[in-house]
Amino acid sequence: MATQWPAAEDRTGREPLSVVDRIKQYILLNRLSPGDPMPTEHELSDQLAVSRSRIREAMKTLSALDIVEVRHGYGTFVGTLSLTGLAESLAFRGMLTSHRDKHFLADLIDLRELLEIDWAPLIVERLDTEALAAMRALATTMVDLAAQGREFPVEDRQFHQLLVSTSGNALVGQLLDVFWQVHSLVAETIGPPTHLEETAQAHHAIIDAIESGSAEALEAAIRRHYEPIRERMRRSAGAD
Amino acid sequence: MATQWPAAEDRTGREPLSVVDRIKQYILLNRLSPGDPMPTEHELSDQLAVSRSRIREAMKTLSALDIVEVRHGYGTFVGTLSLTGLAESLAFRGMLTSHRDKHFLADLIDLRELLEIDWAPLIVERLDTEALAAMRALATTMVDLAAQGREFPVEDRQFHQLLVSTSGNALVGQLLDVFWQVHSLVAETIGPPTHLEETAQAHHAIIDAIESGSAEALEAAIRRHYEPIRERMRRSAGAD
DNA sequence: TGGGATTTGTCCGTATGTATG
DNA sequence: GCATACATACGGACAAATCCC
Repeated sequence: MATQWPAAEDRTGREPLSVVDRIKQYILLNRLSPGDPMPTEHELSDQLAVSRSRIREAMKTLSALDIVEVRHGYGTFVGTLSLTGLAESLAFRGMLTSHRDKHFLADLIDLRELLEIDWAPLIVERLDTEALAAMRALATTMVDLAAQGREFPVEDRQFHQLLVSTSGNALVGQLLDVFWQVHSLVAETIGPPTHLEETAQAHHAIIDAIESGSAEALEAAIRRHYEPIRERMRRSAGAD
Repeated sequence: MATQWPAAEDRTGREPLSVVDRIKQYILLNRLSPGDPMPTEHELSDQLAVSRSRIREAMKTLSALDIVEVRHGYGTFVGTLSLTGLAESLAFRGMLTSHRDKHFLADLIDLRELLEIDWAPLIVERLDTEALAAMRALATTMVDLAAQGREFPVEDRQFHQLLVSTSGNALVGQLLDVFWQVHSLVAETIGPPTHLEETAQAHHAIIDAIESGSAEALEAAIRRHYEPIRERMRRSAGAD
């Protein structure tokens, strides 16, 4: 199929499309998929009849949203449409507002807990033994690290990814991962972590609950998991 | 307080910060709030010792995430940290993938339903009569418009905003609004709406349920509200 | 291993459009 | 209407990174 180029005016009588929109149109018109190569900046500049500076600025906008991915000296490609932009935006909001109020972090924790609890019935029903074994190993590592007074961000993140992986809803998995990242970044700014051992143990309890086959037990275990985290937040709020 | 400028090297030995990060640092260091004016591009160019082109490209990245807001011929300001970037990114993903699979839209609907149901107990408990009256008026308008065969996007969006407004969780409200926008945009691409009257009536049923004071009734009403929407999706999937 | 070709990154100078007062 | 300040846009030049032969 020949390359399709969007016109500056989508329909006569309407205002001309922005460069960003025309590049998005280009991707849609040519049915490109994540990873597919985009034209060079020079070619886009020619085809859309705008300077390379404008193309570059449009690309910056698009890469911030992970609609395209730019590789220095190599080329530009259709992005993976991940939610990295959301993570950056939320993390910045958290850092900017965490001085004034703690609402943001509290809302974030509530949302994480709520979404995980939503999937509790499905998780116990499907009971993915492979994932469960991996989660058990991660929990053990976390307890070990906690005993040494060390943190365990990598293990914690992976644990929660696995927990929701059985949901079948890719979107909620990605969102929860973003929330995890934002939480992790913002929490750093309010001081060192507390309740390390308690939090690590809470992950074992979550697996126990899943194996028990009771959705209610899992819900309770998830709630208990988030309690020390809320407690830490309350303390830092009081310390201000 | 004198203006604080972030150094290119945060700590000796580490790699230098990107221009985007240095501008974010500038905002954090000077404790700026949404709406506060940013330095001009020329001044940023001087202070950060990089060309105006780089400043502009960085600004494009930051404005895509609504970290700054640029007003042509006037100035640049700290942005409102809204989730417009997420909406754009998700909407594009939906349009790009809706040809191949319907998972995305289905996941999105599930997520909207789930989050609204999560707040059902709180909504019936607090029972904001003002919001309820406004919602009732909106529902009536929706039914009128549906009877004329017309759509009612504005009313629908506002209705759902009001529904979750009593949750007290600002984040979930903003997220749901983004999901509404994305849903609306992506749904357009799969054809004209169906079940107009049924959907309009479903909103009346939601208010009835809230007034009944039963969280279970509200949950059921919300589920019924999303049923015709899922049905429309299934039909379009079958039509491919 | 190396070197040339391609592509993105950075910078500069200048001109134009737009909002404020 | 005018002057000023600011963002928008363009074109050209060179640097840096990557790939491929």
